[in-house]
Amino acid sequence: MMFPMSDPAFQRARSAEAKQAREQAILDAARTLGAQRGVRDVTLTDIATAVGMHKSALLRYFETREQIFLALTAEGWRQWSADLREDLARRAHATPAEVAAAIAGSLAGRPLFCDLLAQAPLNLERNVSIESVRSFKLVTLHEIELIGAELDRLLGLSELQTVDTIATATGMAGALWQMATPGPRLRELYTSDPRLGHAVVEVEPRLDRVLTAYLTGLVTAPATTV
Amino acid sequence: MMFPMSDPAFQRARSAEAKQAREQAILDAARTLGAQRGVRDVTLTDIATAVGMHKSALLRYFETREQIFLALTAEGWRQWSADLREDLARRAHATPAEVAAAIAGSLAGRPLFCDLLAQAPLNLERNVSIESVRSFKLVTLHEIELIGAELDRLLGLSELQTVDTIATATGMAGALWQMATPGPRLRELYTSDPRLGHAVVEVEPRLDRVLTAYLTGLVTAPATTV
DNA sequence: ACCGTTAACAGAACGGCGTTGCGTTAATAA
DNA sequence: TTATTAACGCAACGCCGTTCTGTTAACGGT
Repeated sequence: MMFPMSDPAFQRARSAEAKQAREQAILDAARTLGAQRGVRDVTLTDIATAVGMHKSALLRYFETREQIFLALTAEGWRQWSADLREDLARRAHATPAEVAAAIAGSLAGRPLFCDLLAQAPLNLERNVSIESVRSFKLVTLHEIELIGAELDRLLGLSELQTVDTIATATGMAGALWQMATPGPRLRELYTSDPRLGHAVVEVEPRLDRVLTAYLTGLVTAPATTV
Repeated sequence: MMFPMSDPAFQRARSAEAKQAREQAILDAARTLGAQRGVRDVTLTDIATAVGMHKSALLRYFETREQIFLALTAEGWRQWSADLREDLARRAHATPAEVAAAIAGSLAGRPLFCDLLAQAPLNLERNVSIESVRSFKLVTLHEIELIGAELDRLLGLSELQTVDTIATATGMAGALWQMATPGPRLRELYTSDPRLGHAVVEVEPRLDRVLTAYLTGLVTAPATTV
């Protein structure tokens, strides 16, 4: 147990450091639970018991349940962006297929982030203060800008094209992850009924195929000016 | 008022026709409310009062709230598919850009369907009986097959490519609609802060651009075999 | 070493959701 | 006219996220 609650010397967090540690403990618990059973099925009480506090105490650190997961989404953007940019920065040149594979692989390797990407505009951003949404949006737009610079360097994409690309990749990753992870109940249904073969979806191959064709189409048929 | 509840001769639906009419009235109310304020913000009580029944009475016609909207989603698939196929069937030949425009336009013109497309795998399919999910999935897979035939005829796509195309188009339409319709509260935020310019999203142009490049990439660079 | 202050916390309460069980009564058939 | 039956309204249930309130752990001043 690395949660500060377990340390009897810190039943209450008064110093700034202890508060920050407890905030991190809440995020850790939410991240673990969200990865295990999906963000949708993680309740405030779940997080509270995992972190060893009462659920009402969590709301002293986050204004709402959704804000906890919105914070994890911002964190996910920063980490995914850093990983992807590091990968892309290593290369002097890259084909559309290679860039597509890098994007698809980095997204598919982060299931919780994919889950959060689908939840964010639908649920998370709608039950949070305006200020939280603003700072969250600033994070994502900043990371999109940074990734876009690499896409411009490697493939010569315009700003609009880079935004389209990243929005498409993240939007599809969220949607595909939801279809690819329907819970054991539905997964059994899909595999038992032969007519439902196409209902079984895997995130990475499809995302890879689509992004490859998309980026290929962008670079071979230079866009109709923007 | 076309709702049978308003007809005092039918306070209770006993005949099969009256039951079917009441079921349609429920779907009509849910469709209207969903289009007005978004599926997410329509409650059972809302539908019940709109249709003039008690909320517990609705559950005699649909097993759960989500099943009402899942039925509307299946209806949306059938109608969208019919419209799109009729549009495509009219043409002897078509460029990728023309097909993309047809798909993007037909989806963007159905905001409720876009909303439902985002909700379906995330919320609707998860609180409904296995049998309901099966019949819903069979509807969507059938419509995908029908649209796929047109895509094959016009662009020579493989079966995998047609499934990819339709899954991408519908997945993106759902995700884009959620980002494009953040409610008046967030829309004001996006337009007031100049740094948030790219947070303002429109469904049809982006979907059109992405599908155009994607289909162009598919037909110009014949896929690496499947 | 004691004590007063303060704010972090647990617990209980609240309103709203989807859902269920039950008593009532409208619609039908005998 | 009456007996039957099932569609319905009502009330209650459990769970959710959130708010309110009293308690007491942690700290600073003496």
